[in-house]
Amino acid sequence: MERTKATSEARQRILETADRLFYQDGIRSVGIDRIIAEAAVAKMSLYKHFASKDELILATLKYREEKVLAFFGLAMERHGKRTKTKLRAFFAALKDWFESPGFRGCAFQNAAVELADPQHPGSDFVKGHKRRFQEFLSGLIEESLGKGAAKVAPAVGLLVEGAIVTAVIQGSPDAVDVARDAALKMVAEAKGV
Amino acid sequence: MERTKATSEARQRILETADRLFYQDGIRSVGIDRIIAEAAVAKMSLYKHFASKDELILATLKYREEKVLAFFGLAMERHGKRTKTKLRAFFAALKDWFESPGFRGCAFQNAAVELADPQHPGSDFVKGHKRRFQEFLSGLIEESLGKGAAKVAPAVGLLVEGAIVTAVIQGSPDAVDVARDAALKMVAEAKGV
DNA sequence: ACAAGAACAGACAGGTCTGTATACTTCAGG
DNA sequence: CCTGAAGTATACAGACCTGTCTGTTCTTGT
Repeated sequence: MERTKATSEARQRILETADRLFYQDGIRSVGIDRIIAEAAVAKMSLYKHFASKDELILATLKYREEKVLAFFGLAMERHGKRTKTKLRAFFAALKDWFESPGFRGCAFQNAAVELADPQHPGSDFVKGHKRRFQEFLSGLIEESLGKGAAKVAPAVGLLVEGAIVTAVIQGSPDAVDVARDAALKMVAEAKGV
Repeated sequence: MERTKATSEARQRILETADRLFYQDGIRSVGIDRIIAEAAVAKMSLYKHFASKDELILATLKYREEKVLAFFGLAMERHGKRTKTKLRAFFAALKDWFESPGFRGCAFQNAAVELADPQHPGSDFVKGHKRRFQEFLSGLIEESLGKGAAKVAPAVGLLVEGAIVTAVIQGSPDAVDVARDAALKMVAEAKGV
């Protein structure tokens, strides 16, 4: 089997370890040495696959976007069987996430804060991710409102972002219920008109 | 003139400089050496007033809470003359903040992310600040809804928190308009019933 | 069997970080 | 005038950081 750069086992181990540690303890407080130790990989292997820590950070963000999409796809399918709308399934999935062990908020929000510099490639990717996430959310609302979703989707997005940071700070998932109730009310309201 | 620890000029200079640098570039990426250089203070003076960097972080958070309160007090008074409600004045003040040069989101949200550890005294203070801020917000809504404010205030809080992180990530203050319109609608809705 | 690529192992350079130690200056009150 | 407090200046310890370098071992295709 040919081991190309993109499918190398060592590379994958580095990526998964970095993603986990960055999320747990923060990008800046996790050093290269710790990543290679926990990934059981030589330092030179890491720098063969990723030119610098900044590049590794960017790679983990891309990796995590896939994971996030997969998580919501799976969790929403699971909840979709007993919820009336996709939006309800989404909030149920969101609650699952908030309640999952080690929950520490949105990795993309956190990266934006930690990187601080808007010029950093990571900050740019975060911006793109949030745009894609918002479009995903709009798609769910279109199930109920069609093109009228554009009127409420941005506000629902803010509720979701706000619920994430609030849940982290409060150390409790309760904010998701507030966000869900408000979002569903807004959608119902828009439908009624 | 007796120079007590709490009013020392050097201490104040350290506090203001640390607050500015921490907000600009992030708590973890700003070192003690840079703070003392820009504050024009000796290192020993800093450690006389603050036992450790962690303690300095906590002190800057407390200092900033006062500044935030003062800012909103002033800005809302300014806008209050031509807005119908205190809540509208609040969102006008929020927009001023988003548009101010060097805006980089909520220092307390950012601190919570950067500190990562929920056990850190700073994380605890952030939690308290957000509770106080939420009560302040509830108070504004009570002007329109009385005790009924409790029904919508938490959701308005999420809209505000979401608008802050979104504005930072997008690099644009537009989110505040979305949050304001949604919040006013929710309040009007609750009043109508 | 052997060459080549991939990963491992570990030392090292050069810088930064927090916090401490030591010695000097400035200045106000009794 | 002198004592004590506050601040200054600077060197240093010890840890940690990213990234580089050298050399070895393992695996795989030919």
